[in-house]
Amino acid sequence: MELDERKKKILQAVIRNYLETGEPVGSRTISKYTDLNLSSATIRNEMADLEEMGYILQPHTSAGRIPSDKGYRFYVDAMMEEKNREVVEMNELLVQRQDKMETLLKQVARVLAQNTQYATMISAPQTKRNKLKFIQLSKVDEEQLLAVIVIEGNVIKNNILSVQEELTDETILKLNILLNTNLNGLTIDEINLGIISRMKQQAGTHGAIVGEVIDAVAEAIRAEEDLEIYTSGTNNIFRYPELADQQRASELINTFEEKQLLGELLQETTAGNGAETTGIQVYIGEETPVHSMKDCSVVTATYELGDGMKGTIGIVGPKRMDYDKVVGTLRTIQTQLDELYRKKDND
Amino acid sequence: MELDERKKKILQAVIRNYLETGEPVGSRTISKYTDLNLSSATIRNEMADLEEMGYILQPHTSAGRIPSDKGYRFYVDAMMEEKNREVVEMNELLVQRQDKMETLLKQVARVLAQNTQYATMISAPQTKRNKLKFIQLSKVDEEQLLAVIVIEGNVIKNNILSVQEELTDETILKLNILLNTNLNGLTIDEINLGIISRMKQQAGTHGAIVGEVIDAVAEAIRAEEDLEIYTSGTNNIFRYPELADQQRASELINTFEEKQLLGELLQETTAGNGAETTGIQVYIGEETPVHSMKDCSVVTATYELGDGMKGTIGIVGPKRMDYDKVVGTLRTIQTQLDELYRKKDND
DNA sequence: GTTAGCACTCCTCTTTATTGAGTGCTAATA
DNA sequence: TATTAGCACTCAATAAAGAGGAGTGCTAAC
Repeated sequence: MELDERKKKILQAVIRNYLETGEPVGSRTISKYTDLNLSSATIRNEMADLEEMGYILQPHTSAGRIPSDKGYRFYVDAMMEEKNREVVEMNELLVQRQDKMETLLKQVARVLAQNTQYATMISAPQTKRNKLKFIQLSKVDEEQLLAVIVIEGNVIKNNILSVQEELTDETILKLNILLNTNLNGLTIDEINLGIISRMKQQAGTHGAIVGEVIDAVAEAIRAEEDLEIYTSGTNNIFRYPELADQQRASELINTFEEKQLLGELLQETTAGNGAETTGIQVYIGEETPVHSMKDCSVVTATYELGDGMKGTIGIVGPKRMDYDKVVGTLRTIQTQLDELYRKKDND
Repeated sequence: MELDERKKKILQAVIRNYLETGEPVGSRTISKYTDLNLSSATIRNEMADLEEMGYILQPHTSAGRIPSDKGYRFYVDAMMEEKNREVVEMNELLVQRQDKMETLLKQVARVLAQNTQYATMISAPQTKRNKLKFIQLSKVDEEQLLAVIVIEGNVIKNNILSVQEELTDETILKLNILLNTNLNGLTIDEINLGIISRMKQQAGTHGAIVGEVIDAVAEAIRAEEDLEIYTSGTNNIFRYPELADQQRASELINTFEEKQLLGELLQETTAGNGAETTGIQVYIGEETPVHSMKDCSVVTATYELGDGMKGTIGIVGPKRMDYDKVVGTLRTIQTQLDELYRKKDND
């Protein structure tokens, strides 16, 4: 059987209506509220066909039809009309000076959740190979040394080291030079035992400190490599009865709190299978890799903050989410983040 | 009417039983499972008295009794037997090197949630007046300057500043001396316009940079002053039917996500009204200042990490929470955090 | 190919028992 | 005077039965 123009129109009408109401859609509704001018009986025949083809299904014998995963998929792939959503607050917020990546990401998640009324998550941008850019030791007081470690992409980590011996300013200067000349530009894999022992030798009596600093560098890079994720609006799931029952809600909220699974989900998108052109991907129902979201749809978008720093934004809602709006909003935010980076760069 | 020994025993039995089962407790149950050797009829008379006195109440005419808020209060104040809870994982986790306060607090919240099966929250320790301890500018590359700001209590903040002019190492050294000599040891209120303009004058052509650094300092101190809160185990509320219905759960989860109200709640405890001796406080039902928790009990404990750095831990659960266990666990953790600080200090 | 008409299905909501745990009260007992 | 046995009564919870209605599939006519 073929999906002709009329069937498409009916399918679209069923899905649109179901997205709005969340109730099964009957033939009479379609007959009345479309410009097809067909009686409910005709619609019924067509709907029976659509059901046979797998695009819609009946919850029970005498109920209207609801879209199947296949139906949603067809809608998203072929019939969606992206709404170009203004994200007003977004603009205002982003203009503020945001030195801290963390604050920015939290805000994006928050605004997005308020805007869409779904649950949102966002992963911090990452480069694949983190290189060391800069190290600085300084004396905080007699017993404490501060090590500041800057990684490519201006990620900064701090570490307080306790020292026994009193260090002169000159010694610290020397250590700084030693550390920077030897380590700058290296990734974690490139800092090998050879380099380390050579440096310790050169440091002489202060070899121990060099060792500690190197440990701190390793830890800093590693910490940067595991994914930081911020979420918002998890309690929006209670807005949708099909997700709000105890078991489902509990599982979902747990997933959002644990964050580990979210990481895998977001990274799958960043890796970039499918939808490479736009960086936006839609998972419907069983398509999502995360089991607790099998009754949800997930829309993810990759964003780039220059330098190949890629992160991912995700929106989780019911299968009957407003795909048009969500995709539109995400695209707006992609653009805004891109602009933000450029602006910051030229500041 | 007086609360004699027998009435106390019966009250205790009612509460203990209700804590376990969550079901109203009948007279026959009490008669059978206590060593009072009284018939259910006698118990019924006593229970009628206890109800009149306000310690217990009936959900409806022909049901058993459940504790009232007043009943719980009496139990907590007079009849509780703290269980000295071993928090094994806690011990293991804390021994690990924890340079980052954030990681430590997240772990405490997490372990506590797993241990008690309630929702937990913890606020980062705070000093009242944050003094500047140390500033350091360094050149990351031609266009960027890194400002590291250390606040009393070894809280470290970073800031990248963009600069137009090329700065020599010597200039930076001078600026560092200028900043440290003028600002160290000052609180945010003590850095006034006089100091600022004097410094700018001394900095000459680099006045703009000084201005930016001072802004960064102000921001850093302010950021430190607003309360950071970490939560865990929010989805534990689904374990307790009396909290798991949609509306209540949604409100609670929202409170935990927004965090602002939690801050007020935790700070009320830190302020220290009541229970000063132990730093542990129990809010039952309507007693909590947070409306969404009116069907919950909240137990909070203040902890100290030396230097007058005080923070608060909170546990939120149903009114029939295992007070004995919760209070015992919190006390253990107080001790452990105290020991942790001492150990770190002598490292 | 389209439509009107009708019997049929099955969910939903309401109404009506039925059950059972637990009470309060009274009268008998120690 | 305190305790207890006994009994009628209450009321939530559960099940069973019935009414209503939205929507379908099918058939026959247009």
